Amino acid sequence: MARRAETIELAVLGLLHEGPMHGYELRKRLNLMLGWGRVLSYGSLYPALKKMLRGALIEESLSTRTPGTPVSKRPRITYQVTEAGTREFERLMSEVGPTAWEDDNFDIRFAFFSSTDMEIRLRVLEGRRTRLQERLDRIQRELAMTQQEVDRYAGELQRHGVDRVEREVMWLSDLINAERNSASTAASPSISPTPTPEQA
Amino acid sequence: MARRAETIELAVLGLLHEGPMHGYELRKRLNLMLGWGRVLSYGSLYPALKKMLRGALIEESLSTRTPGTPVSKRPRITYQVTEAGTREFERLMSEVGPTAWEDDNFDIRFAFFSSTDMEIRLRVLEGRRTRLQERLDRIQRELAMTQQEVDRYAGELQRHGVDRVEREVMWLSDLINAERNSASTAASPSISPTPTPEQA
DNA sequence: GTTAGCATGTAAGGAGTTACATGATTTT
DNA sequence: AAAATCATGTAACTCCTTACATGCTAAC
Repeated sequence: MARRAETIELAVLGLLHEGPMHGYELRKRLNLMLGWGRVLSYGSLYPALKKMLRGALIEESLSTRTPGTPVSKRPRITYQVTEAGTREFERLMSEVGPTAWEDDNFDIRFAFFSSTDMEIRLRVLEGRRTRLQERLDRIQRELAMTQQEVDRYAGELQRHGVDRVEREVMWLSDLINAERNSASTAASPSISPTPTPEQA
Repeated sequence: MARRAETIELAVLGLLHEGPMHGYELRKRLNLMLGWGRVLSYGSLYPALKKMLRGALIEESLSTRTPGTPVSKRPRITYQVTEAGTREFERLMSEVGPTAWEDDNFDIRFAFFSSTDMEIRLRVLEGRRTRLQERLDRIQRELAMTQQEVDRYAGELQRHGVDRVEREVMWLSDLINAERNSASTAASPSISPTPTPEQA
């Protein structure tokens, strides 16, 4: 399955919110954004874009970069979100449930967290944390069941894996606390002059 | 692509080295071993086993668990490695090159490190480390190129990702040092009574 | 007795990578 | 002038997951 079409779609919609972009650029941004390892290929991106065009989530427009030379150069195709696309993006972002906290899905959603309100953010963060916690519990349980002594390297890999997940849980906890704090400080008129959710 | 058939093959061969096993058990062990997230499905495992049977890397034999009731119960199919399978396993394990240090491949190889000699181990560990370092460099470079200020959450995700990779690099460095130390202590007649590479 | 877990498969379909094909533009 | 990178695609192929199908065995 790997990335589940919907994920690319969400990412594209999110990126196009920053402004119109063409395919090549989208690919670069996407790879930088979720490119921990695998890179997104053209054979994956362009068909996805076509599909989104058919679904009217995005529109294309031809742009000639330099106004000096009018015809000869192949125009680049620039994509922009339609209104339907914006609505779809909002719908996907406010989705709370298993699909929101699966590995790849979570990352994308997180990257665009600024576009949702805190309530959703908290729910997704907590859902993700619970998910990981369950993973840890399951592994600990299964490990306890295994009588046989583990191989040195297999054991090391195991430990490292658990470590990584535990670390991610801590990261999430910090983020959850930060959200909660920002909520309480926003309620009381304290330091920050503009308590809008959009501020960097 | 996800897991690249060869990876499952290597994992199966490695596990069967511990002794004969049937499919269900293999799946469980596999999921515990590389189950950080995705689980291996039957639809993936059984076809792979069939393919390995055709390639004569493994053999199947029917086993009735309890000797009391002879016929009626469906016998479980137990797989074991053939000689050709052992050779293939050794060939795959001593492969040094890009395929050895890709994410999934690396994990499997590492889990069975006890079956190779230190020279290979070191080369794979170092290859992996270099790979990750390159990843970090590429990202840092691309990040530096990006003029525009990054979104708060996108930035946080970025940082967390870099952190994770850096941590893995440290982990690898520790392992590399450990290998080197064990090499030098094995050379001088110091503490450990049995300086064989196989000890736990 | 019935639920949960053991055990073995197959078929359909989705998803995306690789490789191919093509050409413009910029940098060296 | 060559090399690199920008830029847009398509087709074949591989791989895997999901869902289906079936039946045994142990525990509650």
